[in-house]
Amino acid sequence: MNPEFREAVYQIIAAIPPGKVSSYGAVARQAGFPHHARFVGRLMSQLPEDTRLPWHRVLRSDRHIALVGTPAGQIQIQRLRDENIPVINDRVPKPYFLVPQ
DNA sequence: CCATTGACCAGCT
DNA sequence: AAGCTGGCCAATG
Repeated sequence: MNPEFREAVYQIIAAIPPGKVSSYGAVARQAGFPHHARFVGRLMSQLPEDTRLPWHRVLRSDRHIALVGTPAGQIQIQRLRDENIPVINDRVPKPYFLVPQ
């Protein structure tokens, strides 16, 4: 991937405040690379386990958490709840989104 | 080079 | 609300 894209994405995600969430598409758009939502996901899948990036605050545009039913998905739910973001049926309620979807 | 594969998305039914 | 469809586009084999 283009390093510019990668850096921009990291920057945007790092800027999502605790208690709020965003989506892959929104992150891609804000990074200046529309149509690249899938690559935001690709980058997430390649993050080291000890990354400091709040990747758990990035959801799908339909408000579902990523990777439902996988270990990473469970971790994501746990981390969201740890910062008082409710997860109901693998979803986060609309008001918690930083940017309107 | 062609086909398949995604931590995806918007529009339609 | 939930499922389908077509679009997206770099990486992978």
